[in-house]
Amino acid sequence: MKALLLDAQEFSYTPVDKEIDAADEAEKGKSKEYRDVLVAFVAIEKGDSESFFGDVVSDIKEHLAAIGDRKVLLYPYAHLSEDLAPSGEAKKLYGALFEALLNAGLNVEKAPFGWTKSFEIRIRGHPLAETLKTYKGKRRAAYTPKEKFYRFFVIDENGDEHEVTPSNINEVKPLQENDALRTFVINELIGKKEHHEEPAHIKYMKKLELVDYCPESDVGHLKWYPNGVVIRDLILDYAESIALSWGAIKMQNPLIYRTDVEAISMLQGEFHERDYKIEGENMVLRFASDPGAFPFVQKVSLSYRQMPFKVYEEAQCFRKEQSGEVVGLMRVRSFLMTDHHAFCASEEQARQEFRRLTTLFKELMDSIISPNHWVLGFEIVDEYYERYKGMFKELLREIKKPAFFKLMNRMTHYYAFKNEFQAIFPDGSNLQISTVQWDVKNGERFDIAFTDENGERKHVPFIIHASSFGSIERALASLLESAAWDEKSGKVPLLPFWLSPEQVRVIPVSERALKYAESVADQLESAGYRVGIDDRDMTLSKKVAEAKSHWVPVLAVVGEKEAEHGTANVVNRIGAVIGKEPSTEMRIDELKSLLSSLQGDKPKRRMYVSKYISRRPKFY
RNA sequence: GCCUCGGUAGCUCAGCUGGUUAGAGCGUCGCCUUGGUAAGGCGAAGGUCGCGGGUUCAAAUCCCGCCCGAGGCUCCA
Repeated sequence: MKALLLDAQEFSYTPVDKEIDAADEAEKGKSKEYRDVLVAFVAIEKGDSESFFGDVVSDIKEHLAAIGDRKVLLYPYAHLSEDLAPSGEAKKLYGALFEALLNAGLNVEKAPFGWTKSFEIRIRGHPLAETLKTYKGKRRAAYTPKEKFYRFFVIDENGDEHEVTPSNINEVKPLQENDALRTFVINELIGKKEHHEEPAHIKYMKKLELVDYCPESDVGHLKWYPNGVVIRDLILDYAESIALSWGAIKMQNPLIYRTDVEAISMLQGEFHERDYKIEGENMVLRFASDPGAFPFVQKVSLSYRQMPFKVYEEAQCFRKEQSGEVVGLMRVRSFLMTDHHAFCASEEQARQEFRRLTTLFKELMDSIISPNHWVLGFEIVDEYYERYKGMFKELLREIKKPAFFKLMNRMTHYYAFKNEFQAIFPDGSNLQISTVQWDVKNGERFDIAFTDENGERKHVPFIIHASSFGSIERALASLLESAAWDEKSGKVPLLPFWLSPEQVRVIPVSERALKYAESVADQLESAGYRVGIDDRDMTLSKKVAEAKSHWVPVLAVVGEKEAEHGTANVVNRIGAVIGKEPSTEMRIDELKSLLSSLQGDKPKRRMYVSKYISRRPKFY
């Protein structure tokens, strides 16, 4: 919204003609005259809402305090903006703004909306006499957890509830026993403790040549080096196999959406400020997976036999976060989500999918994303807590973990409840990764329906939304922070073996051993592993040092001895204490079976850079 | 978006109370070294000191604006 505030000695206007059918009441040709009035010319713009009316009221009050008390005349003036709201919406907000000023005790009148009017004005000549104010749609009113949520408790793995308040955190037993959970609860209820260093993953993402900032793009858009891309692709391979085994179809929807489509503007809700708009078009970049998924499924002919209907998508999302919020891989403006939806025909189906996804994601956190350093939190509308607490307790018994619950008394979003798997970082911060959400609204809102046993068309009563790896960016942040945890406890920091951009580095003792090194590398490479050969003219210890500093998990040193015996001197660094990384002489087939046991059933991909270290450029 | 701190070679940083030709380590390139598990030796190249403006005889250094980053705040459907 734009507001041009003019301190007028004299002002008069005359309604000439109605411009729109829904115009305000006014008498054609009847002039109104004012003396000593603050005329507020306002233009309601696209995306405006009542959210900032409080600011408008206080600004006008402040202004009146500065220039002297006056009557205020609200005057609709579309010419202040090139990005106007539709007239219906604008008229509604114009009226609401008038009410807001009236309720604030101001002496205010309004000129009719929707009329062509002539006016005359004589403005005072002081510095404050002419002021232009711009207001942008704020996000949701700021809730602190205390306002949005009114009750907090932990449910332990036995199903017992423990009430938590900001003052009793240290006395709650499950919180005494679980550092990660206590950290999370403190962050939620009291606020994050100050840390002055940058998160470990920012240092690592550059050092390992995975990802970096890209000053040529907008803030929060990252460039990915080959080593980062291979990790991303491997995570996506694995996320896809999880989703397909779960029973989803895989789909792909566009990145750009029309805001004049009702379904899209409904999903945009109050969050216009975080949208990436396309200049001059009624278009936004995709801000979540739903704008693609809901219209997609809405048009699918579904029978009860196909329910629950599950979809999976790698959804690139764009959110224009405040510039000061963007940090490392934790908060970015463009990210790739691994997004699941289950459209359920019955409550029973929804319960089953909620449980299944939650246990699945628990395994993911435990085995890959953040082993030993994660917690589970729930946000619930209270009526749903009463109804589903049995399910929650059973679930916690099953995964053998306590969880932190926050209760609210009204539904602020589309979900009745959701859980979130939060990784805890060594610096004491937490980051949401996986989530499962229970949506009771959108089946009806978006007319997503199936045909039941009786041939009747029914809205999908429950939609389960879920994301396995959250965003790839956050998953990578968590993987790197997991390594930081290991490093902190004196262990070698590494990525999981299957995600290491280079899984094995073959290091010839001297150039004479290069031929043999190549044959070893070939054997491992043909078994599907990512293998590097350090063919550079450097001392052995320097080559070893460099491989270690680049987090290569397995080193195979070969010289004349090994060539003779058909072996390699293997350093398996996984789980080793820093400085004590034992080496073992083994045959190549033994090495292969070691690698196979480390790899497990995880996806394989070839290396995205040359296997010869001498052929690889430094990326910076 | 706000507050604080920062931006100097490809990278990490020193220099910054204005004053010769802007330094170091790493990396790169060349030469020597042909080595047995965390960094062998010598040499060379490499810089619009983030960008723009201002003050001054003189600006990496002081002032203003902007851009980028970090921490904090606000925020995080």
